[in-house]
Amino acid sequence: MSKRKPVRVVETPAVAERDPRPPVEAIRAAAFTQFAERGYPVVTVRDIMKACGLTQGALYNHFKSKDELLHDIIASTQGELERQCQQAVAGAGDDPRAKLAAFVRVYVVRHCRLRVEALVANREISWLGAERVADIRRSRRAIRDILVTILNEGVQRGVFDPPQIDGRRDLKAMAMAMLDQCTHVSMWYGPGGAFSEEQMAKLYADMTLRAVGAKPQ
Amino acid sequence: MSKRKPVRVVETPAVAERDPRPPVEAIRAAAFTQFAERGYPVVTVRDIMKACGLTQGALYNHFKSKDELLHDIIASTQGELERQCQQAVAGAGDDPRAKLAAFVRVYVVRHCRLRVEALVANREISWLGAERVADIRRSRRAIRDILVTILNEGVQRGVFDPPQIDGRRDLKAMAMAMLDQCTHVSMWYGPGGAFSEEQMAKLYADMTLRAVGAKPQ
DNA sequence: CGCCAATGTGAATGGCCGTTCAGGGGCTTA
DNA sequence: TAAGCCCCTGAACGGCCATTCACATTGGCG
Repeated sequence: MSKRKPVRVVETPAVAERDPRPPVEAIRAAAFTQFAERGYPVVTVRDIMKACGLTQGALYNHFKSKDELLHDIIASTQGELERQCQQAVAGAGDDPRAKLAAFVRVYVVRHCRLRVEALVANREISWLGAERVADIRRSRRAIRDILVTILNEGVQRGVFDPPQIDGRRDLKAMAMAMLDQCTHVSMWYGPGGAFSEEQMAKLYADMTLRAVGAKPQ
Repeated sequence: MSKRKPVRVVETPAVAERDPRPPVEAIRAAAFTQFAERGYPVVTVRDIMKACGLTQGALYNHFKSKDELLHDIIASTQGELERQCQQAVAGAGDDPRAKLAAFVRVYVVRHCRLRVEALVANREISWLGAERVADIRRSRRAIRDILVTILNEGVQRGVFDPPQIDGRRDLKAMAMAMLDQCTHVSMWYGPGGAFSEEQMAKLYADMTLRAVGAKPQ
């Protein structure tokens, strides 16, 4: 016996039936779910193509490599996340409390609703080649900096009073903590839970505002 | 050209020089760092054994399979985490606020100090076979339930006042949020940051107590 | 010294990998 | 009808995989 790939035994490459969408989209979609369910390194090009009713070779009419396919997928959802966060903050008026709440609300709703996308974008980056991974990390840093800026404003204006440890603060660490929390809803939230997506968003916004010591509005 | 494994190009299987420790430990240690740096599915048995100065075949004198090796590694750190959490809570007296603070403190310090262990235990579970993965998840659920219990006690005794959304609470979701936050320090914390491990632990304990609306002690 | 068990070696086994490519079909345009 | 293009197929190609196995090597013990 020599079998390989006993890894993640729940294999269901799906039988395939030619996807009606234009092939690029079909491939993207199939790859998305496969990566989400089983992880980039163990999903084979053959798996992906079978799942949308094509054969291995056809992939290379649409993407240069398996690596490019992954980057294409991650970059598009990451870009949209960044845009949504900026928009939410820009449209929330001037009060840092409102900005923070808007940011968290959008971020959490998105991570509940688009669980699969978020999961792939967060779990599979490390398989990308060096230049591609740098591209994604830049976007993440940008999002974190939005948060840090809001926190700073709030402290400056006296509407936030975040914890001080030994007389000092670390707003960057706090921003990371919040993002970790909000990002990973996508790992366990499901429609079976007690709260809807919007309720989750409210809960997280509430917890976050409390954590930074937001004064009542 | 057919090259495989362009994935995570930073390959450094390490040149090897027979590890002085007893072989089982040497293997465990080598596997640990390899898994942490490059991820279970792309690390080969040859890589691991080369890293401790042995050859492929020798692995099977100590472990039944690559899968068993991973489980051995993860289970031992997960078990220790569970024990530490229980101990911290048990030794914190009767007040839910003290229990919660103790829990978070231990959890965060551990995840800062043993970053690599935490990282592997959290990132690589999904590669385990079904029975083995269930074992680990049970332990995680146990840890979550410790938290839920503390939260419940605190609410019952009126020392916590967690957010209500549309008149209802979801303590399980809150516990998950806190764990996500504390767990993922291990993904970015480094000794270069502004805060020490203990300061991080205090910061996180503070944020958590605020989030659950703990009344001043 | 001779024996035995534990432990290590490295070739062999059967198999899957990403990628390429020669050879089609089936459109649209002329 | 013929040409040209887009897209797909499926058989290579060269290579690495986990695991097994016949065969050393080692060191403790009688």
